Amino acid sequence: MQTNGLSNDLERIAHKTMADIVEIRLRDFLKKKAFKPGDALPKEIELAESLGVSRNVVREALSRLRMLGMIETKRKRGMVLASPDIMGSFERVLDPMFINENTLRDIFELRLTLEMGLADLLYLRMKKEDVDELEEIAKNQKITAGQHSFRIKNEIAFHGKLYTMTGNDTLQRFQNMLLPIFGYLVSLEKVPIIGKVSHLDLVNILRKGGKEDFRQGMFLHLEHHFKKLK
Amino acid sequence: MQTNGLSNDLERIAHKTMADIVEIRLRDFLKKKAFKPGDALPKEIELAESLGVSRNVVREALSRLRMLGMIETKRKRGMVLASPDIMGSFERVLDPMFINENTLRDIFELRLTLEMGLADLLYLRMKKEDVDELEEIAKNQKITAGQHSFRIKNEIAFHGKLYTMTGNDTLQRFQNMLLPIFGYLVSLEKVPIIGKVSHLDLVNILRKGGKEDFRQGMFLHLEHHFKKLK
DNA sequence: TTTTCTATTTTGTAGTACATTTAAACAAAA
DNA sequence: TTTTGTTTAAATGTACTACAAAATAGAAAA
Repeated sequence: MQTNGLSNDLERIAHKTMADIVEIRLRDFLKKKAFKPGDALPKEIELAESLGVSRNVVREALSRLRMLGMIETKRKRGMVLASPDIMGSFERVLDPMFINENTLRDIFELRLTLEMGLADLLYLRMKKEDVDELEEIAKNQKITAGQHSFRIKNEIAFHGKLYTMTGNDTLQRFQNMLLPIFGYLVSLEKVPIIGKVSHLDLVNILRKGGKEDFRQGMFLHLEHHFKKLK
Repeated sequence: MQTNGLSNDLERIAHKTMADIVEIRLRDFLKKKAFKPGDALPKEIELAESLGVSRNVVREALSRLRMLGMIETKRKRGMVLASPDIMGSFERVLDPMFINENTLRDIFELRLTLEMGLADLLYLRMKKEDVDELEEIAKNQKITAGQHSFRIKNEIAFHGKLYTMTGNDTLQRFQNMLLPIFGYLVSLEKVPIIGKVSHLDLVNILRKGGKEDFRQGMFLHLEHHFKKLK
């Protein structure tokens, strides 16, 4: 059906269900009315009547918004607008299982990009204790260089700690989300590749070097990944 | 209720509705059975019976997965697993209106981090035409330096083009999502601040300089933003 | 005034019924 | 044989009713 040359140009007509429409309408409604977190929303029946649909449909739409954390509902009290958990919605779909190959690659690059950009926040906010802790993690790796699964865990611990040190909660959660993907891709490597700059080297740079040194070091650390990109 | 000292330690008991549970169960089900995109799923009634809940509940859960693009449903044929549109789910919640102040700041930093990390992908993939086009955008700015709203548009065009040039679709869409937030924060600036390195300077660096130069230039371009961070 | 109980209200769940769409099977025509 | 048109059946989409469960607000009691 999609493979005949003719219909290539014709875009598939998107059939929207009532739930889809109601979802959009509700979103607009929340925006237009400039609801603030904590504000009470009309109850389900009222919404259903206003929109001229069944309560069923309204509930499906509300269920979506609830999943995204945009609203919270309590029996009797009704619904209130909430601050959605940005990352939460992301985490739901971010599973290597569900993501196609291209996007997987894209996300991997996104991660590399982030790591290369970490320096500024790091040098702004890192504390001595953090670096000490980071060093512990790095040393830990040397000892247990044997097992493969442990190597990945340690890899994750080290880079995760870096994100934590930025003091940016969202960034940290973002990285956390990308972990399964990272882990998945690393697990595809048959032979573990060690960069020219090790974790311990990076720690030393953080102690004694400047931002530029760190960027350079991080690049060398990740170089074998970058080399695979086309 | 939350403010009395006693209950501080007690974590709020998360009341899960059936729809929440079914959503999780379905997710696990999809994973466990290792469904591939295109595979057919059991029909609603069967799911309802298997899980021992009403079709209503199942539909709420399915509605969520459908919104995220994890499944697609066709009448008669049933449901099939699909590749979720990662960014799509993000876009839904990413509206400055709904996001709290802290997260807003976090995301802004996330963006800065990305921009600082762009260099590697840029130097790997940029083409001469891209740089030419970028130059046009940069020049455009000089001419129309007057209007405020135009300045923002141009700013967005320039940085947007940079992301496009990375050849990473996901990254580009990600940036696109962050635009409203970026715009919102920039609009808070009373006096437009010009960095030490202009857009045109960056273009020149792309033409003649190396990655390090670009990073340095980008930092100076964004410096006034970095200076505001704590 | 503070606590406890009660009544009411709203969400959560279940179940039935029917409309709508469309894949699939079949029949007819070229 | 291939294409085109028609029918049928099956699954989703929507509506409606009914009731359970929870939690607030208000009444009653201490």
